[in-house]
Amino acid sequence: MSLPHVLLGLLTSQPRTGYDLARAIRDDVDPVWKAEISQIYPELARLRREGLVLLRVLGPRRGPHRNLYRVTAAGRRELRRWLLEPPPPPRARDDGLARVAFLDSLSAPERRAVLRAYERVLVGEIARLRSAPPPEGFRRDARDGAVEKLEAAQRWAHALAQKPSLTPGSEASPRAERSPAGKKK
Amino acid sequence: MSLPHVLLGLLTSQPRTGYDLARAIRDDVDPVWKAEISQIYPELARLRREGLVLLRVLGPRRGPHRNLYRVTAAGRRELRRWLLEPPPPPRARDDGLARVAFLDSLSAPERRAVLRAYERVLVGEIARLRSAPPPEGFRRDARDGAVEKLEAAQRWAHALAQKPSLTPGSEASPRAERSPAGKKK
DNA sequence: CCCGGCTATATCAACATTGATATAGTTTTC
DNA sequence: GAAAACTATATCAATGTTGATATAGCCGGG
Repeated sequence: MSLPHVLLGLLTSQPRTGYDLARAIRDDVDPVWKAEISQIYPELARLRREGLVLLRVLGPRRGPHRNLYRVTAAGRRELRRWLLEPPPPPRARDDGLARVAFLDSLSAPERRAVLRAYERVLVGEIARLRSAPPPEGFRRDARDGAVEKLEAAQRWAHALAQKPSLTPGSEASPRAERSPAGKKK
Repeated sequence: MSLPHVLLGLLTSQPRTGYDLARAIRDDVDPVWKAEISQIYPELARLRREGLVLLRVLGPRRGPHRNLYRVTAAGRRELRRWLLEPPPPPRARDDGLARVAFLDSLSAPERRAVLRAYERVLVGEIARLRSAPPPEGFRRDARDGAVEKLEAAQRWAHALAQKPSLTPGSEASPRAERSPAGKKK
């Protein structure tokens, strides 16, 4: 998981409160990583225990008290270490794509409906990311990368929906699968 | 989460044991969804409690006893319901892409190194998926969709690494960010 | 002046996911 | 024939993640 490093990264450009961090993630980093505010507070406490961030409590000037966090030198070092470390492969977790794997059980028109629904969701997501004010610097590049992935999926879904096997009339033939429950080999 | 439906989907084509399901996920569904065996056993128990799968215990013919699961009619209905339901947008969780969002803190050559590392991971993952025996039917299509996404990311990373801003000598200028900790509005 | 919405912190339960460990018979390999 | 790898079930602790809830002051509009 990358949450601690995302927080360190955001705090590197400027000190922020937990609430600010939540907003920054929602507005700028959301396409590549997201987190609920309820995950952020305990994570900040942990980073503090490990000496990667410092906390300064601002007196109740406006509203309730505010906890302003800033990165320490150790925090910067840790961020750097993480950046230069080879990333794990992106985790495959796509509900729409997962549905495609089981289209066998549906009729041809239903299959097309599923693909169209997936495509629609992707189009919506792409529009959402594009319409939001673009982040600055590399955050913007990261967002663009995420959009590229979504667009690739969208084009792919669109193309698959046109394939003859999805056209009414062509039911899939029973599949010959390998390694069933009672295997001989 | 889609794990229960992935299990129902796999059981729809044929009855399987928990172990078989783990293997089928690893071999066939892995690019779109994955799960550890330790997550599968309790999930099967839950599906059984809900009447979506049936369990038949096979006597210790060979090795220890084996629990063979099969879908019920209710299970098939539930799978169908899930398939036709519009999917949530794919969750953005890509460690490599997340790193890109924080390249500001690095020098130009280091930035290129990060992008190249990301690209390398993607190339490896694509090769892994391609070299494995392709699944049958729509599982194969799903895998291809996943590959498309990876390839898009790879092309994007490759292109970004060539951009002039990544070329030695051009440091990013300080960014003007919106909504810092102490905001005026 | 009250209401709704925003800033702000914090905790909780629930669920999802991973990785380690235990057990034990079978099959394959050297 | 012993060791290694595979089949098979199961549980556990730890961690990651989500969604709900509580508190409370501030700000703007009606």
